[in-house]
Formats: sequence, structure tokens, C-alpha cells
Amino acid sequence: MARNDQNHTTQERLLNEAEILFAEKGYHAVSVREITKAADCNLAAVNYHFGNKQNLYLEVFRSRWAPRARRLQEHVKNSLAAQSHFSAAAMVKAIAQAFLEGPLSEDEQLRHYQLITREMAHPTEAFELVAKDVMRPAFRELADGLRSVMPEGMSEERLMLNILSIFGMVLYFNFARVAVTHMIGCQYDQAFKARLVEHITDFSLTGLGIGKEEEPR
Amino acid sequence: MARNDQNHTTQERLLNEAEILFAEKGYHAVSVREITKAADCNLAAVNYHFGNKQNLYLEVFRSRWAPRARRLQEHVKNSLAAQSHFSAAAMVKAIAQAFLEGPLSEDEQLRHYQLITREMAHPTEAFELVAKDVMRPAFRELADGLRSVMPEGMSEERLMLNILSIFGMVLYFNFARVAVTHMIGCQYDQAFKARLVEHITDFSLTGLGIGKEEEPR
DNA sequence: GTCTATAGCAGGATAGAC
DNA sequence: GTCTATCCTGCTATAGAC
Repeated sequence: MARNDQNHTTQERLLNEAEILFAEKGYHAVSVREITKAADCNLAAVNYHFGNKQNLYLEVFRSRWAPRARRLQEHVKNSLAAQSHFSAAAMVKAIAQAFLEGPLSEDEQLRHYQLITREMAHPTEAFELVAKDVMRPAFRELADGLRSVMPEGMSEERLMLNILSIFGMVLYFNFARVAVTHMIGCQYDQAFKARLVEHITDFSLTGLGIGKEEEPR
Repeated sequence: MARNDQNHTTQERLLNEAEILFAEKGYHAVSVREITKAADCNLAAVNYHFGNKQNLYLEVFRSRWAPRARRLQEHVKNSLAAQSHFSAAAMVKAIAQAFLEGPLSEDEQLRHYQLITREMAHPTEAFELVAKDVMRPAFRELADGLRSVMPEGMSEERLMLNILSIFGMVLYFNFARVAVTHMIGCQYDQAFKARLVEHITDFSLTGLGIGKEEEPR
């Protein structure tokens, strides 16, 4: 295995650079030439190590995206395990925190959400891959956790919609950073992210916080 | 102006087909050849009518996406005007309803959200265009409406985050249909969409509906 | 494993006839 | 306005030297 200065194999460098570029521009907007140049290796390397471009893309999800998603899941689990008292509030906060201020670096975070957002809007084989192996199990686990702290008799569908709604917000505030910034004029610095976590937690627990009003009759 | 069977000019047909294809596959995944073939016209037509591919893409947002977004905005406004009593509940419901069961056909809806989701995740000139002319004004109007029904003294940032959260959910439940379907196994038929509107309304008003729990100390 | 060289094709864009 | 024909660039993928 040949390694360069940073002591990374060509395969690793290709995966790293491919992920960055795919996340930034999308599959079709990125050429193999661009990737191999960024990875400081030869044009033929992609075909040698991964067979073709599509396979490199899939491998990015297999060997980069999925493990990171599992790290996030672990982070949520650990946050909850550290709580003396398990509650819905703790759970929502743990999720929001993991996804916005969690173990991922700023750049990792952005990449992570851009990659999956693209796949959600227009799924390829990569989506099947991570949905089956990562997302669905994680989703089940969260559903089980939430079920245990919600009033009995809540329908399964309602339970799932609740989780999806929380995810929807978290995902939105991540992938649509540019739009959010445009609309409210805030940079995504540490302070703003902390306020976002607080907001998502509050909103998930109490909505707008004014309760449901009676319909006039 | 030359028209074909459907009595549409070549320009119109190009815009129609371009929108469908760009929404479905994204800018780079669609070729001019594919568009002109779908529009049943010559390869050179794109360059003749729009100068180049990029300009056709922008024109799709200008002449198709933006007017439709305004239609949605009008729909919300009319729904609210028809209410005898203006309330936060009515407002949230009007938004959710407009975006999920509103004036757009099934296909129009899908296209609409796929186009803007792509732009939010990776903005181009098209985003600037619709952000300035359509999204920001609509957002302001909604913010003003919500401000009038929220408790006084709510910070502007909180107000905006509330609206963005509602949008986040609505957008998510639209563009991530495939993911939602994967996770909870529901098709997006009329009945499910109605339940979604109900859910989004409830969630926005009361969150999980169990109130904020006290931190144990 | 990594390189160069190149095959083979699809892409956007244009020129010029009609 | 619409067509055909064509230019030229850039793409993925492969063959074969090292």
C-alpha cells in the first residue's frame, strides 16, 4: 500500500476527497479528474481501486457516511445514558445536540447532511444502502426510546411522525444553512448553534408554546 | 411563434420539460439533448431561445417556480382571510395545508420542492433570484402574521426560528417523501397527506404534547 | 500500485441552410 | 424559428509500460 506525505493510502485519500467533492457539488457535477487531482494521484486510480466512479460514490457512503452516522447514534445513546432521569426533554435535546454540536467537526457536519439530503431528494443505490444498514435501525431505537416516555396509547404512526418531525427540523437547519442565514441573517457560529439546539428542543416539546386554541364556532 | 400540437410554443415546451427534468435529476445530470428531445424540438433551440443551458435553468425559476410560489402564498393569504378568527392554529394549518394539499397538483408539488431543496443545499444564482423576489417577502409576511398572534415580547429571532421550523417540517415531509415512506411505510395518498397536515399543525402548536419537564436536581 | 497514453463517446455550443 | 451538420472540449474507462 503506497502512502503519501500524510501517511494515507491512495484509497483513503480518494475516499476523503471524493466525499468532500460529492457533498459540495453532487455526483454529476464532479469528475473523476477533479477527484484524482484533489487526492494527488493518477486519473486511473479510481478505476483501479473502485472499478468505476459510481462504485467510489457508494464506497463513500459505506466507509465514511455510515460509520459517522453510527458515531452520532452512539453519541445520542451516551448522552442519554449519562442522564439520571430519562425524559422526552432529555431525548430531544440529546438528538438536537448530537446533530448540531455533537462529535462532528463543522466541515464533517456539513458534508454529512449535504450527502444524505441529496440522496433523500433523489435516492440512488446509496440511499438503500444506508437506509437499511444505518437509518432504519437508528430510527427504530429512537422510536423505542420515545415510546417509553410518551403517554400510553399513542399510535405508532404518531410516534414516528413525531420523530420524523424532529429529524426534519434538525436536517433542515443543517442542510439549508445558506437559506436560514439569508432569511434571519445569522452566521452558524457556536453561539447561534447553541440557540438553535435550545429552540429545537423547546419547539419539539411545546411547539409555539401557546397551546392549541379552540376553534371558534 | 411556432406552436406544436398542444398549442405551446417551443419556448414554453422547453421550459416545461426542462423543469421536469431538472427537478427530477438536477442540473448536471440533465443534458440539453435530453431536454430538447423531451420538448420535441431541435438541439439548437435551447441556445436560440435562452442563449445557453444555465440561462434556461434560471428561466425555469423565474417563469415557473416563482409564480407558483406566489400562488402558494396567495393561497395561504386567502385561507386566512376566510377565517372569522385569526389565530396561530389557523395560521399553521393554512401553511401546512397550502403546501401539502394546496393548489398544486401532485407532480407540481414534487417538482417545486425538489428544485428548491437542491438550491438550498447548494445555492446557485437561481437561489439568489427567488430568495430576493419571492421567499424573503413571503417570509416577512408570515413573520408579521405570526407576530400578531404570539405573546408580546417574543424576540424577533425566536419568531423567525418558529416559522423556519414549520417550514423545515413542511419541506422535509415533501422532499424527503421517499425517506419517510421507507421509514414508516406509508404512501403519500390523500388520506396520509391529510394526517400529515394534522400532525404538523398539532406538533407546531404543542410539540410532543406533553409539555416541558422539569430537570431533576 | 502507479503511471502515461489514448480510445471512444457524450457534452455544450455554433454556423449556416432553409 | 427551426433545422442539420459539425466543432471542440471534457468525460469515463481501459491498455499496457514501469
